Amino acid sequence: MLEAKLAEAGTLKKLLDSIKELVTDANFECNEEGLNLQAMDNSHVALVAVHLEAAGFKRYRCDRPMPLGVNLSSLTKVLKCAKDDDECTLKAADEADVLNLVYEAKNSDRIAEYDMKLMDIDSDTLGIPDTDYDAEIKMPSAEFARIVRDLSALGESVRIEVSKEGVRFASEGESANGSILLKKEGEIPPVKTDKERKAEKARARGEKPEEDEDEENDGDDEKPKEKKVKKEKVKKEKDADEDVEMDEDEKDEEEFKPNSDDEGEKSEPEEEDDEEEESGKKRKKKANGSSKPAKKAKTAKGKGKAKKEEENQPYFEFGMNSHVSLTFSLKYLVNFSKSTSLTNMVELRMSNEVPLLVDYDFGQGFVRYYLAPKIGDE
Amino acid sequence: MLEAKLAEAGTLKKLLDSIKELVTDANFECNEEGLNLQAMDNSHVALVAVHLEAAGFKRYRCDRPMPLGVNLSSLTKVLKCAKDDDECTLKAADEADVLNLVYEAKNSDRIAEYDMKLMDIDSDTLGIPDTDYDAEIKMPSAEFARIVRDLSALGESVRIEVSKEGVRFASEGESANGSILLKKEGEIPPVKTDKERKAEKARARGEKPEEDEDEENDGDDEKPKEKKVKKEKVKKEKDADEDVEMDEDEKDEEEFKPNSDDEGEKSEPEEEDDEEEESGKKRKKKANGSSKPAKKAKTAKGKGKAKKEEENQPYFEFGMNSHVSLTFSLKYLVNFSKSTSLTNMVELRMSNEVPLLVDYDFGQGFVRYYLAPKIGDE
DNA sequence: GCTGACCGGT
DNA sequence: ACCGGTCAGC
Repeated sequence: MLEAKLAEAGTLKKLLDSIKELVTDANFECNEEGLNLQAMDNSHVALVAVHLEAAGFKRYRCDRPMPLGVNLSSLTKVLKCAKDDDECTLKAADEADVLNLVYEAKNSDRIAEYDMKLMDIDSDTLGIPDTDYDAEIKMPSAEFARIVRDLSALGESVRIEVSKEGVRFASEGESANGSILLKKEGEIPPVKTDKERKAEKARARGEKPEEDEDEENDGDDEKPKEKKVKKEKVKKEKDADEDVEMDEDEKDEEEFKPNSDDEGEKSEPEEEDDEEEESGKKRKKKANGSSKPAKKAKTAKGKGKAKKEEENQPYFEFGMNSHVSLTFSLKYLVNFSKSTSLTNMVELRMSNEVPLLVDYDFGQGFVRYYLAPKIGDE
Repeated sequence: MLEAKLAEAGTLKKLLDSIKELVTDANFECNEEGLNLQAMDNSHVALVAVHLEAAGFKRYRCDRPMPLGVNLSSLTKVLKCAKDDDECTLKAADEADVLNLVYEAKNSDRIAEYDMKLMDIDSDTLGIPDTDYDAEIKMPSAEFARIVRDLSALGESVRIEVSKEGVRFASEGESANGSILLKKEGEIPPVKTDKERKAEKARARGEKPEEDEDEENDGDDEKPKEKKVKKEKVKKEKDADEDVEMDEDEKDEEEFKPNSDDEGEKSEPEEEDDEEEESGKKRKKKANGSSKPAKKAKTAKGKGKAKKEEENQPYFEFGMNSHVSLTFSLKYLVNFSKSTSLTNMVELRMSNEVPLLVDYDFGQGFVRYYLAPKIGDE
């Protein structure tokens, strides 16, 4: 059975609001690490992956993995009955066909309880491989929303180009063309390694970065990535690393491949997904450990953290291993940007010919969108 | 070529919002003095005239006059991509078929650039003569907007009547009639002369009225208008005055005549344009003199300036030379009042049988609407 | 049938 | 104040 108590129902409300237009029905996969939802959008063009980590709940218990087939508009309706600051407890018995939601107003005797019918949904749970990207942009989510909204008034598509000058969003329309350049002062560093990403997250979460230094010691600034930095790193790790868990994450990753070179990075998943997405079991520890320094560091990172400062202070941060230029449907990006209310930062990760990852990482989990680039002049 | 940098894109956005419903395509005529747009509304009933003076730009350069044929809804779209406080630079090459707009966020590395297609538009640039009116009402723009909106709920037309009791807006509808009276305390002075208008503008702009007196001396108020009040005052001044600049504004006034007695007022324009638009050289000083007491007083004005105080403090101000009563379509007036966001004051100028002038004068230019009165019971 | 304007709700 | 939905006009 599942019993998960969220401190603020508002979190769930915002989450549902941001994806309900894209997906109408989906399974919430519950396991000891948290809740996960993965689904193609209704027109099967984009993929949405949501994760709420167990640690983000005030109380979390899930005896064994179970899927909860939810109609998102029903859930949205039921959630509207909660105030944003109500505590919200989700409960489902093992073979239940209903999800029980209890809202407890803070400092009050009001308790509302709802039972929402569940449904059976074929979940072709697509594996989403952890891939390395050639470019990444971390920026204020409101800024991203603004850019795609502006450009969507002009045309259907946007070309996102990461080059030495910075990041350019360009769109062509019948009556006007638009181009927005986010200039990067100074050199654009290579993209961060998964490890670095983890460390930052841990820091953002308030964990002690005991080993900041050691990263560097390890020669974290390393040698740089020729191309896809990450991969390289991957390889290395792979060699020296424990490949043990690679299978865990790998199993179903064939469906939606953000990147064609996933074979190599199996080992990585541990870091990235560890914490938030799937297995998380053992991985977790290491992941947290922003500390596992040496090995990871060597490949490519070197920069990110410096500007990391406040997770709450919007800022820009770019990483680039090679020039990237991709074209996407603005309609989807505009839709993705509904997640802006979840967190004030968004991260875009891209490699040529590979689906774009738009990542909204909020404290207790994330919403990630994958969107394949347009090819040619479609 | 044209290159004009506006400190706040918001100014242009508001301007476009206020006229785009009335006019869909129009030429922005650029010359060294600024940008001008003149167009009949789509149903050819009203005339809109917009002016943005060169001095209102942070930087302004226009090598030689050129028309920019703009589709206003395209421009509106493109402007929506600017934040109100972005700096906005308009650029067009000499024979360009695109207008380039660059938005620079203050304090940021974000630069957005748009190219909007231009079109060829037959511009029958109508001359708008500077005319004298028998009545003028300066009032808070929000008040005007409220009045026409309220009355438009009752009927199609409004009769605007300026008499000794003040200004009355009256409308008759099927189920109700409405009448709003703006009472004038004390005598209603004659309308202001152009010169006085100029002076006020200069003052509002913060120019020093060093020469209050001297105005009177030079008889700067020129000779103008024989007819309406202005004339009166005019006459007096006329004698003593220089007629030098009279020609400047007159040139093309045949097309749309708000007033039939334009012949006489040639000299006035100077003041108006002097300071902000064109020459500004000498006129300026005299204009400023809010103090020019003696002479002016005699003819007709004598009042206006007193309440002039803050350009930002809404107030009422009436001027009347003779009783005026005109009927207008409320639909248009409601539409005109979209310009309320540009400035908190609006000025109505009227003479019997002549198109009403609704003038929204904001710091960096103006939007003026001309609407012919309804005749008989149409 | 499509685009634009107006009104109401969040 | 902004966005979405509905209604009217072209």
